[in-house]
Amino acid sequence: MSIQEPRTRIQRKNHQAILEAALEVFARSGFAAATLDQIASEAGMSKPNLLYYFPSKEAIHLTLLSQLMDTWLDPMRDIDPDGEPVEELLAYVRRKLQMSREMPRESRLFAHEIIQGAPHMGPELETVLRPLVMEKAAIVADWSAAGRIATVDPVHLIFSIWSLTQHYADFDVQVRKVLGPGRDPWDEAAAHLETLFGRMLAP
Amino acid sequence: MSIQEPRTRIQRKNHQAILEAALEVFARSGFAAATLDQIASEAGMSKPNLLYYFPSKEAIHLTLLSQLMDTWLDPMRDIDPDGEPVEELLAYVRRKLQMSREMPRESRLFAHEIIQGAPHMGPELETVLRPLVMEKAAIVADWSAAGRIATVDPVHLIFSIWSLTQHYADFDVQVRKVLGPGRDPWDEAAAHLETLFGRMLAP
DNA sequence: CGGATTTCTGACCATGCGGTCAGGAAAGAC
DNA sequence: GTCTTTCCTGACCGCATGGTCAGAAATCCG
Repeated sequence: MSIQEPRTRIQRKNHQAILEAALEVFARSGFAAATLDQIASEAGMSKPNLLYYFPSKEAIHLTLLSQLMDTWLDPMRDIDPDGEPVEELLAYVRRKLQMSREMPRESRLFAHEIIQGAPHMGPELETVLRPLVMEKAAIVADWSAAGRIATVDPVHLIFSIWSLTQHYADFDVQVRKVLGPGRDPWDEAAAHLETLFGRMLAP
Repeated sequence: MSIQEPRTRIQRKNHQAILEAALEVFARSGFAAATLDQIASEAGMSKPNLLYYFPSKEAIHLTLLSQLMDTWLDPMRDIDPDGEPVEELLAYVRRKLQMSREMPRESRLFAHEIIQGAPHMGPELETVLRPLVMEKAAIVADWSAAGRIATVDPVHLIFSIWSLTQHYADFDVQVRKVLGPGRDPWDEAAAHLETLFGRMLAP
């Protein structure tokens, strides 16, 4: 695919610059509307040079997606079965919201891909995402059964957390236009979600 | 723009067929990736004939978006200030979820547009959406102040309802892959959201 | 019927795109 | 230094796409 393990300094630097630029452009315009010229320009190099490092537009996109999947799921991996249930879940919400706040481009890239029907990530959704969700859902189900949190459908609880946190990244424009100037969506979201999930989960 | 008021039967029929086909294609692929040939083919006509009814790809997209905005907000318009607060809001959630369920293509079209930064709907968000949200938020704030529902940020409550209901349409693929076969996302979502907002709003 | 109007089509064009290629410039090895 | 490898570029190609146009069908209207 691309140059396997960047050896030289130059390779590492350009490899990185391309991925960074591509993230920006793909997140802004989606895969189809993004052009290699835009990415190359954003990365400060010529199109042929860009294609010296990656064999195709698709390859860049794929690299980005698979790199993303990992970091994107980290907040969920950190849910601790031995922690205090409500606090553990609220902490997850906080981590997820913070991630959306700090990585809105990644969130949008993901959103583009899923809305399109996940044409490039179909398999990984089942091999990586699903098992992890099942594992964590089981933990939540246990907490629920033990009466340590209110009764919930664990998987849909997770969907709710994804939906609400990513909403503020993906629909940022809408949120800001409705709130009007002078309000900080993210700070307000943090407080709101704390309340929402607090009430939802209280045993 | 397009043929203003379709007079003949043929015009009405083809006009409609084009919009229906375009909705399908735009929702599936997004604006940039959609092609006039696809839309024409889906509508059962030739590309030049399609362009006899609409002057450009953009015009079709715009027509679709502005038509959509109206129906999309209907469930919110029906919130009744004189109704029983909790039930009124839960009914809104139900209407919104049902709309996402029955019109997932419209939901995705909308999502595409907003993620891209709402390049075609910027104004309408402020002139149509914002005032309506403000109006309904005021009602919710009153209910809140009167102790008839729990204390909530009204606007973020509305965001939450949008986010959660549309999630099941926009991220349908992901939801289904995680849930696995044999489970009905929509029925489960209905129950889950009933619980979630019930607990959130109980005074 | 016949003429006017609407509806439709095949052929075409200009543009922008992803990707290639031959070879020049830098950088590294000795 | 010189030779080799890596890095980079301008010019180019084939193709798909949005859109045009001259005119053929079909429909409407008397």
